[in-house]
Amino acid sequence: MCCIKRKLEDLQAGARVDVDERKRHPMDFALWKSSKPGEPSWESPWGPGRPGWHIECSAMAMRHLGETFDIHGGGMDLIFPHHENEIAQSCGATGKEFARYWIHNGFVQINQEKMSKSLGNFFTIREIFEKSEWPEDIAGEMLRYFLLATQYRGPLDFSDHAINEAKQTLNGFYDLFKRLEEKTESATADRDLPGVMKRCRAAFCEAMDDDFNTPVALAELQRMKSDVNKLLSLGLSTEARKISRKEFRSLGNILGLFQFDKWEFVDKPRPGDVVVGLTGVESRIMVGQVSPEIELSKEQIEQQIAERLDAKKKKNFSKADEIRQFLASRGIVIEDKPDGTSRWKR
RNA sequence: GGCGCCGUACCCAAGUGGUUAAGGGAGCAGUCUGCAAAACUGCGAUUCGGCGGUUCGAACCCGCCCGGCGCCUCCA
Repeated sequence: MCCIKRKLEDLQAGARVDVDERKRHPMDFALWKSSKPGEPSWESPWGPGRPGWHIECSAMAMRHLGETFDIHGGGMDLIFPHHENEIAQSCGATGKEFARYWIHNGFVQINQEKMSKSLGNFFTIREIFEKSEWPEDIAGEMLRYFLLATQYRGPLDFSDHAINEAKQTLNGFYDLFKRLEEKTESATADRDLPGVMKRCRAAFCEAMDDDFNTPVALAELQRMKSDVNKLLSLGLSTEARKISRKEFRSLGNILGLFQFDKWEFVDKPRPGDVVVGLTGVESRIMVGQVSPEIELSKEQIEQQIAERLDAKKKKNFSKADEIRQFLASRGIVIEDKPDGTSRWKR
């Protein structure tokens, strides 16, 4: 009982499962798990059975990573007994150090309770994608952002509300990325861009080097978003815009973010109108929620926008507003650009 | 009974001994706009679950307490 701060006599044998009478000591752990009728098994000197779960992990790690490897992760509920036992049997077998670093994450919680297979209160990523009204790649990025917004050691409460907040924040980035792809003639703030990017990269790396402090790393990306927005309003050349978009893509790639050219909601329309929340905890109210039968195609949207621009040119603002309202009712938001044209999003 | 994690603004969340307690979301006000949207600017915790203590100084260290979560050797 050396790896964690627990005394043998303080442990309650049989707290969770009955003590097997075949054990020499009640605190012994199972290297070989005897099989119940119908379970897969192999013959062994100890009877039919299979390797215990600790052995599975040691064997897999050694097969693929070697006798000693750098980082072993896992939920903090596995510190004892699982990781303790992995260390005991692995070091016992090889006489060498097993894992150099252990990274234990806090729980994903649902309703303030650990999300776990045995409690049955879990969803797979696939289920999340299936229930989300957003296309899979967007839902994936939302989920990723949500997970990264908390330091890995702490607990994390899964809720539709939290996922939607992540979407809102990401919107700010993708709104900027969209603007960075537009052509321009001004370049007045170009010379300030390298400094902004350099500062962000340094701060981002510093945060990540500090035990993967992803919330701080994200905050730095947000600072860069804000800074670039300011430079953009002063004037950035097309080239400078490309460079800055590339920097967002490069830093974001470390976290699996910002890899899409833009939020693309039209190519893969999803049935909206789903009011069943994923968690059952909160009702789901989302921006751009539309039922499939009134969902517009990209062509229809662009047609409407052309008509609205035409109305605007003729100073027929009531018609223009009518069209904007119509699109809004279909979950489409219009943004007018300074040059008189419009961009849109869901 | 033992061991561990968490409790910071309306919500999410950094900070863990010393400048004005990061950042995001929501909200409010202003600039811009035909009006919007986006963006930008400003506002928002004299205070960090509670009470004591240590210290020149504590959200951060120590003690006790309250609340939530987890682990204690065949769930994987």
